[in-house]
Amino acid sequence: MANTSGPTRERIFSESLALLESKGLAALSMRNLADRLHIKAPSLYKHVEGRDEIIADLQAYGISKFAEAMTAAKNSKRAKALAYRAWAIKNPHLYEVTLKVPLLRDRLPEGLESGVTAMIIELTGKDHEHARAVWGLMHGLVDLEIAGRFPPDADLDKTWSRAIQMLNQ
Amino acid sequence: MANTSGPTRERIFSESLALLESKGLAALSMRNLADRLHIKAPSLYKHVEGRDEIIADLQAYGISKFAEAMTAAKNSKRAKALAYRAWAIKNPHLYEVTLKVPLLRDRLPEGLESGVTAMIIELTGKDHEHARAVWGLMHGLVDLEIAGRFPPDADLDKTWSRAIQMLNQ
DNA sequence: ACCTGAACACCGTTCAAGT
DNA sequence: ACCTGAACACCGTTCAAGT
Repeated sequence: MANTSGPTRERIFSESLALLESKGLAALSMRNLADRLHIKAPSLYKHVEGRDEIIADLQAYGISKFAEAMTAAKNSKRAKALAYRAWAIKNPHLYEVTLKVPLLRDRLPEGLESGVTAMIIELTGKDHEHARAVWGLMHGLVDLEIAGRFPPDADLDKTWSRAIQMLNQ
Repeated sequence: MANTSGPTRERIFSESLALLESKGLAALSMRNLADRLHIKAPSLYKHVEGRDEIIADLQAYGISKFAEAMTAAKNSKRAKALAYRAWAIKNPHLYEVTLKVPLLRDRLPEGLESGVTAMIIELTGKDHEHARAVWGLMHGLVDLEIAGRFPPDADLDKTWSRAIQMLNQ
């Protein structure tokens, strides 16, 4: 036996995070993950219900890390907006796992999603509709940037400045 | 032999479109597509270089259909914005294939992407930065709506009205 | 309690072989 | 020119069998 102790739930989580951040979501397969833990894929199912549970863990982690970054940002609309972009660009795989695959609500810690939503609403300082529009703007710009949809010569700093102007409307 | 003529390039395209629109991108496998054409998957490779070529065809089709819908919309910012949302919600799988998987630029008709970008810039009637922010806003709202990210009681019509107000800033 | 090999139903793709 | 079966390297997941 290669392992005497076997992989704990925590080791599974930390290796899946390392795999996600280094190679992306597509590379996060049960077989690749098992390799890193020096076990075979079927053994993972003794610790975890399935791949979804791992994805849900990463979503929960991503959401709380994101919330931390937003809380840490200076308390101005401009600073918060730039923090949103900076976090997403620095953590594209975590951003992807929380926003490009279905959110596994059943497996997420109670109140996590609603807490972040409330935070977004609070920091816009206005009504729900306004907050949702702001979120749409931030998410859309980030998503298009990560997807490489803007032309290479686009000045996205300028684009974000323009977008931030809109937020006060 | 089940087929006397064999599937033409056009039949491959139309069946892949039908498969995409009825069952979504994940169901658009070479084997499922081959089944619809009453051939085996390897036979597809005599007509098509691979799955990417089919995806590229669908992206080109989706982009031009979207451009058509935008052109047809009444010539006001509000009407254009609502047309953007309406098209995306009515064609979620086409929207996904053009915006949630990498754009296969090498395989797209010359000038298609830049043409649509130019159209978006033109209809905002302002500078590139403004146009990009507007696109970000529309795309973000649509993407979050399709992903089911807004709470069920959210009044998205109101959210869009609020968003449209921002556009004039 | 934990790990394993074998298996099942999938994927995209290649290739020698048939007509 | 077109289609095929068999194969390769992948997926997530199940399960009987081993320790």
